[in-house]
Amino acid sequence: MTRSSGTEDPIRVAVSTVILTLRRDGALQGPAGPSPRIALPLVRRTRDPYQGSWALPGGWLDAEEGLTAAAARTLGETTGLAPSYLEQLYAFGAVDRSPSRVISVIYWALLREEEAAAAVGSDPENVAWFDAAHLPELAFDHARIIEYALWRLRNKAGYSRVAQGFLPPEFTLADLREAYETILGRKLDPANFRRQVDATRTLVPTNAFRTGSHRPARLYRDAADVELADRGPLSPEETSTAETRTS
Amino acid sequence: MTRSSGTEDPIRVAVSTVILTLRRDGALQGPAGPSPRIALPLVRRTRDPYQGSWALPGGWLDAEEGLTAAAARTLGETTGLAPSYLEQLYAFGAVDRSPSRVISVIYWALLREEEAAAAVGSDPENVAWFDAAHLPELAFDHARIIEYALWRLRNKAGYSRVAQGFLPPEFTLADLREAYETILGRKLDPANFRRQVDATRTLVPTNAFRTGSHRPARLYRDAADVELADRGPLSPEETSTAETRTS
DNA sequence: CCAAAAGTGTTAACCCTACACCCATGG
DNA sequence: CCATGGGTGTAGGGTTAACACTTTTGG
Repeated sequence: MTRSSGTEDPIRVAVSTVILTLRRDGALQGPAGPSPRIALPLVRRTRDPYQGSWALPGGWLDAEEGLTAAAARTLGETTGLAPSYLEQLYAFGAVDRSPSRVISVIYWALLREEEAAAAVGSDPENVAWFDAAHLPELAFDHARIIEYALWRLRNKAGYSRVAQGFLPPEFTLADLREAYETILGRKLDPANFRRQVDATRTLVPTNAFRTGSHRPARLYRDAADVELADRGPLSPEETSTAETRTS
Repeated sequence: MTRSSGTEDPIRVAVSTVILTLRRDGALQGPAGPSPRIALPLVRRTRDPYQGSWALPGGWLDAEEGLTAAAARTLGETTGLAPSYLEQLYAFGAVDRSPSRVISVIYWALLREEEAAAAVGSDPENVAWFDAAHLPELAFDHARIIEYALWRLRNKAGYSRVAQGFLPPEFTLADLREAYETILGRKLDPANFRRQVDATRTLVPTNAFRTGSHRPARLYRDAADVELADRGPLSPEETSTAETRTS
């Protein structure tokens, strides 16, 4: 087996994150509507290559920083928030994906709806939120990356509780159903949805109700001791959920 | 957003592969048996760190080489074979996983049973095949990586046709069932298995039969136009199946 | 009282599983 | 003819999807 020493490699490692949340207001680029839409923040590139284009938030991996920590750091710099869910998506490393040789380890994250609406990162000038269905021209292969992140979200929503990553700690079943409907792109039967979620035993009912329109709806909280979904082969320091649950 | 220039980074990128196949002979380290077992090749490290320990086959990423190409290259160097299935597993990048800073992009691959039995790589001296259930002490975090690869295999066997990656182009339903049983670790009902696989419409029956014991069993071929499983967000040059189907 | 969302009940279709049974071959 | 794996049939249980129905609020 031949191994080059590696010391002369000009290969650099970047970490970027597809940050997803739900938005129902019209404060994002693209057509507004009454039902929520999947939204994500992009940063405008201030240097070549692709100067002026929109790109995923990210940065170079620091020498003394783990991959997940780098994703969480750039996420905080961009939005000022900690995610409710964070998982590695894929490592992209085609030779021609950038003028210089860059390996991009991509993460995807979910933010709670309300927090995201008020969030301000460290450089709000060059950050804007876009409707995931109406994205602008993107730098590098980021358009394909976002497509894959959305596919992963849809897929994982089918067999896990990831959709709760979009919701505040207390929510109604209608909130949760609406999140699923937005992700999956189709309406769900309220009666069957209710039965399916409480068959999983992962929601605990509270004694509070949301009032204001028609019959009040009971608020639920997620069972704190259960992960929203399998996040992959995490190292010990990554398995704690406490850090990602605090804002 | 702060971005270091990255040019002073001592971070290096390695690509390794968890190569899996089925073996029924006793020619591998660990207890032999009549039913096949999952086997994988490991290489003995000839230098520090972990000199003398067993490790996953791999090497440094070349500057002008894509990630998938690097995985296929080291796979060929180790076994002399092209895989029937190759997919990225995960990028491992904890700071303390190696004395120097190394990002390891791990792939997992399936080899056909018969091909693997006769395979000889470019350095057979330092390569040995092990029963996946009885592995030796491994270098770095490779034990955990292999665990995750086996989990991914079991998982993917539940909803895709990956198990066919273990089989030659023509096989009986009993062959296929046995592969699934080995992966999943439990017996499957032959009658129900038959119905489930031909409900997927991905197997084409041939007019040949395998004789030699009891009633002859019909040989099947896989529908060539269907991928064994979703391999992720592949770039155009990676989507061709031709290269991975030839030995 | 009416509209509309919250929540419960019911039923038919579907799928999965277990297992009985017949078929074809080697010994 | 017998043992054994190949292959087919079928009945029961569980899950899903569709939709009728009752409950509770705001207006």
